[in-house]
Amino acid sequence: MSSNPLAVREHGPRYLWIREQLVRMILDGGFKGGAPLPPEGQLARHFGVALGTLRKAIDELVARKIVERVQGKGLFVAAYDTQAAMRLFRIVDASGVKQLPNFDRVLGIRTRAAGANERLRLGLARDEKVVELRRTRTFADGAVMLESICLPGSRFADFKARLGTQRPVLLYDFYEQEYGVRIVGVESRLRAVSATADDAKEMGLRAGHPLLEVERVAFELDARPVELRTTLCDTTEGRHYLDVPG
Amino acid sequence: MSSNPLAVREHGPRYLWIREQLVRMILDGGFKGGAPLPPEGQLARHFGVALGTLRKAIDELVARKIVERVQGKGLFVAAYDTQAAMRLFRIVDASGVKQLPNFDRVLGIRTRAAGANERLRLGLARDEKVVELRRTRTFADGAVMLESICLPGSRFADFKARLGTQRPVLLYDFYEQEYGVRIVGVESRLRAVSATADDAKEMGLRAGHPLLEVERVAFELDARPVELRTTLCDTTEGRHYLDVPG
DNA sequence: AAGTGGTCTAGACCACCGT
DNA sequence: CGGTGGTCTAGACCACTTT
Repeated sequence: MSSNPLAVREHGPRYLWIREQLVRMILDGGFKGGAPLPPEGQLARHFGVALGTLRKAIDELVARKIVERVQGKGLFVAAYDTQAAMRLFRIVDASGVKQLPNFDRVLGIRTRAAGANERLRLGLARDEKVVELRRTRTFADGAVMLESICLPGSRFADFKARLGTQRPVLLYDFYEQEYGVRIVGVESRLRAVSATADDAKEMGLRAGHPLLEVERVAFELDARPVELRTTLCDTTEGRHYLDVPG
Repeated sequence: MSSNPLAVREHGPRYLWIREQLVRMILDGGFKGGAPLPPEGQLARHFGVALGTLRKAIDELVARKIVERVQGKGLFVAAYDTQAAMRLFRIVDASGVKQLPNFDRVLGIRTRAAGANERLRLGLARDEKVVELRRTRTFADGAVMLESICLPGSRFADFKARLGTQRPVLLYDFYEQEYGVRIVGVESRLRAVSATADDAKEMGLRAGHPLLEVERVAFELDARPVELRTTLCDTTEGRHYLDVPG
């Protein structure tokens, strides 16, 4: 159905056009993470192109981790399993092993006016508010991270109530389940800072202790920024941030 | 010539086999950065495969930034132009612009026994020595970075004399010209540390100032580590390390 | 056995670059 | 103009998964 093989379309390679159609299909078609997509042959007929062309479009979505191929089974919308989280979370312990820290304690959830940096990074309008969640996370060895998470208030209504008593390790799962927000990419800025008295108290360190500050912006499929997360982490015991450029 | 289309070869897709042949061709064939490769049609005939298969092999090398395609002109071995350097160098100034800091001053070049970390990261034998270059680099705004660069002595003979009075901003160019060593990938570990008295003096800061320490290992085409570089950078004036996962 | 993705072929035509 | 890479086709056969 629909199809319409050689419609008006012009400008640009067909596989790029198909790639965008597929993104919209996933976004608007109610495909959740892990959901199966139609088989390649069917998609090729639907778009009226050869299999090779359709595959080239899929290849790019696979490279972007938006779609997964499983031989003999089919195509699937990529899910936020632990593996994906591992790809975004880059702090590694002394033995070189990535280990997701627990969601330890909520320090506060509040809605407030956005600061200049939050407006910039999240692309907010002048008067838009943000929801801020402050929490601690702990590693297996007991080390504590301090995290502040800012979300655009307009898209995360009723955040405190919906989070309730949940303490999800992967907030991105929560965003998807509760708000239909799929994170597909991040961009991080790293700095070294000194622990303030408050930081130090919360993390069990002395004031002035050097901390790695990771400011991470998370993006949706359509490249809109949806989360600004600032993490403070002690990196003096072998723990470090690992960067392996693609 | 040679060719030998359907030789013993088995196990594994052909395009992977061809990809490895191409890597060896570049490594052993004396192709310098920027050198043109034979056209796709010729390579396809040489390996005895269809154009599409050859292109799939090339696609992977292009993705790894080992080969470049230029429409209408041909294939080229990727060069270390400033753009490639920008991809590896990830420190961004306050305005968000990447700017390569100058090679400011040599603090010392010496050959010495390798420490435990150097042996680990560079995969050195027990008794192998390293050449260490210590230098400062300065940004346009005057900020200073402190850098220690360790190389396996066995592969960088006569380093001090060959460097002479050169002050290349891109050491990787120097490695390629003088030693035929092509860097194609890096892996960085980041920590926050406190400036020692010596660091502080060299960088014009007070002791205890928080510094971002970037420990970067550079790899050759065949994945051998060839350089361990430790950089200390002041990140309190808006300067930061930018990480955009592929 | 039927259905899926993975590899491979042997062409075609287009867009771009140099002479 | 001829040569190059870029796109696209319409098939073929293989490897894997499920029924």
